[in-house]
Amino acid sequence: MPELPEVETTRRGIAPHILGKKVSGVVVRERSLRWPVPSRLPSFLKDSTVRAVNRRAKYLLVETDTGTLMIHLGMSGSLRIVGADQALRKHDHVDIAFAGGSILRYHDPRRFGSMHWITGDVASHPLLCDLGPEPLAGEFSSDYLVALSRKRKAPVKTFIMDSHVVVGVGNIYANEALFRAGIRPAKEAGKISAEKYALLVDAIKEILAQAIEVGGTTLRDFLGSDGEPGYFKQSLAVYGRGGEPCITCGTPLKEIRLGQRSTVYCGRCQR
DNA sequence: ATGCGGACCTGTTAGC
DNA sequence: TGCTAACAGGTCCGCA
Repeated sequence: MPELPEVETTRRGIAPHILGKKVSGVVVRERSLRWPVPSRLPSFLKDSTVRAVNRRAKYLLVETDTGTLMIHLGMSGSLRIVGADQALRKHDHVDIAFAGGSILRYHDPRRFGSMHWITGDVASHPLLCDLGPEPLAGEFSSDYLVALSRKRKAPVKTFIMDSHVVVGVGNIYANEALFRAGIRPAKEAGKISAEKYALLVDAIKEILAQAIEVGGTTLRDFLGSDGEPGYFKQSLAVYGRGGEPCITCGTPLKEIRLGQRSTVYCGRCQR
């Protein structure tokens, strides 16, 4: 589920329920996520108090007074706030219980997600220190993309999905942003004009910001049984629509694979 | 340095 | 209807 808007929605959904709360206990039922969950995580977290819930790229950073829990949701992870009486589902791998009775429950069928415990400087963690800028930050600009892309031969879609270039642009939004900007996904990153990159940057920012807003409408659901963020409802112009007519010109959308990811575009509107 | 393919997993869907 | 294969929203790593 999680692209950046879903991670941000999750952050906003869980933050009010855990800020200022003290951890009363941690249960790890399945350690083998993408990287092993630290075996001492329960002792690290026990009795520490949540001071902030931040996000860097698609990592959630639960900052406590003794260290930071870094969570990635991978392809299929989700976090929900549940009561102590909430029945366990399959793939509920980790519970973090707080004084007062609420539980932050991590669920992840494919186990591509991860949990790390960080003490010291969070930004210098190996998984964070080489990341590109946040897409919604001012430093992510057409000037930046132009400068970085010269001499790059990779397809522009692959380029903007590279977390060293910019974080948080997953497969769905890469497809959608390239459609909005009128850029063919397979075109060499280094051959895209500054004008086109300006359109692309605007498209990425707009789409992500919109998706976060839409996700925001489902925040209340984080307390209930339905933790599904709302991006499915969002109208997608190309993703998942291969062979169907382009919403602009009616031409059937093409579907190809780039870097083993499904890529959909309009051969007429995107050049 | 860059770019590509493989790897990690389970659940759902498409196709025979 | 039932079995099998292909595919799915991420991203790190190793190799060319």
